Amino acid sequence: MPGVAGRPRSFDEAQVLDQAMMLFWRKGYEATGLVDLEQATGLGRQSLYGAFGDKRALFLRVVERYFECVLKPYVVDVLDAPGSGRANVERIFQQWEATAAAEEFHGCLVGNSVPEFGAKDRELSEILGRKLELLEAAFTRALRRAKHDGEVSAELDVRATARSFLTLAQGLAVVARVNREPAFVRGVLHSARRLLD
Amino acid sequence: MPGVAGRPRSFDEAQVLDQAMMLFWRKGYEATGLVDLEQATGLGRQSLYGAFGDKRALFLRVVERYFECVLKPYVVDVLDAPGSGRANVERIFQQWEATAAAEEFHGCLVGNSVPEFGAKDRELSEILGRKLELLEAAFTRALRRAKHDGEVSAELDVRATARSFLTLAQGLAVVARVNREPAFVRGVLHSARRLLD
DNA sequence: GCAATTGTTGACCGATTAGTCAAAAATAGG
DNA sequence: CCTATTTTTGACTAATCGGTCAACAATTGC
Repeated sequence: MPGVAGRPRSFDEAQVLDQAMMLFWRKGYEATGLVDLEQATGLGRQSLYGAFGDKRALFLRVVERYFECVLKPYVVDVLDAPGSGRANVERIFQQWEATAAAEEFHGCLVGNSVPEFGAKDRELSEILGRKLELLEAAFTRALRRAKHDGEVSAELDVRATARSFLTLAQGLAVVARVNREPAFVRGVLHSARRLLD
Repeated sequence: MPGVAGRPRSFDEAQVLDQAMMLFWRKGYEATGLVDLEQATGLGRQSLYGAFGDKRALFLRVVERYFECVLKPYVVDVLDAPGSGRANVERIFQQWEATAAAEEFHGCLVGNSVPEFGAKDRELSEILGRKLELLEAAFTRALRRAKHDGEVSAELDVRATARSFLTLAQGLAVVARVNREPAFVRGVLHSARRLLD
């Protein structure tokens, strides 16, 4: 008994979430209207509301999907990959350099949303904060492993360094959008690597 | 001949800009409505439009004032103060710690605005970028002086470090809004100081 | 084929948006 | 006092906002 009855959905929920995600990512929450979402997804309004609830609830789903489809595979999983913790961090750095250099660079959906919700939606702010904590924790694990394996200085403050890397990431997500010079990101990464020795 | 004729202004332009600045800073550009601005400033709509132009033009004035009244005195002038360049940088760090710990911390108006305008207003994005460049340049001057005076490592990459400090500042403006732990900022600053030795 | 159930469609809602218009008020110069 | 000039006031606009309603379409279980 897959569905009890009723007309079947004419769309793929994950695909619709991806299209909504790109909109929110590029334009932000406030600037993304229901008409934008309808056009981008091809769905009617009632379908959107029926499947996801109101705009805020849709955004919550998008944030979750952003973490699962972007932050987890491209950050957390890379840092947690077996082998050298330091090499994993280095892979992240190189990825940042490539991502920030891309023609269309929209920063981080989570970081972009913090200023928009910070003053008016505590619950959403806490959710965003929890995503950032998961990133910090992944950096912490990779650095702890690197320290244990002697790949970084034995005096390294793992927690402080993880926090710095998270902060640099969110800073680059802002600054590298308006300073398009590739050397900017390289300079920042040069300093970040210095922290490890 | 102060004014040729006409009814005199009933408000102080700078004061109105300050009130508008606090609104845009806290809520962002899109979320701040004309009614919000009317209530906060006590002005009627036509007075706002007559004095500053439309909403975007008002925001431009606010960004300029934010730089003159916040970033310049509290960052640029501190870094350019006579005496030890390194001590000036240290003053900035301590100020960040205090600011981020404040009950109401709204990050940086410039950084907050980057996600909002980055996708739809190139001219404004460039203006925001130029403000960040002025901050980077101030860090560069202070670090160059510190290096010249032997207050920091002789091998310090001044430009890369200045860029890292700017990036950390913008990162903290995002991350420290959702992670309210004071130890977070302290950890990041601990790493930042390590870059100088 | 007939309910029951669910999804889609498109019109519709009140509220709010940025921006404007016109008349009244307040000044300076003559 | 009178005119020219500018600001203020408050009503007003067209467009858009997020959200809803009701009719219609498509499926499952019987």
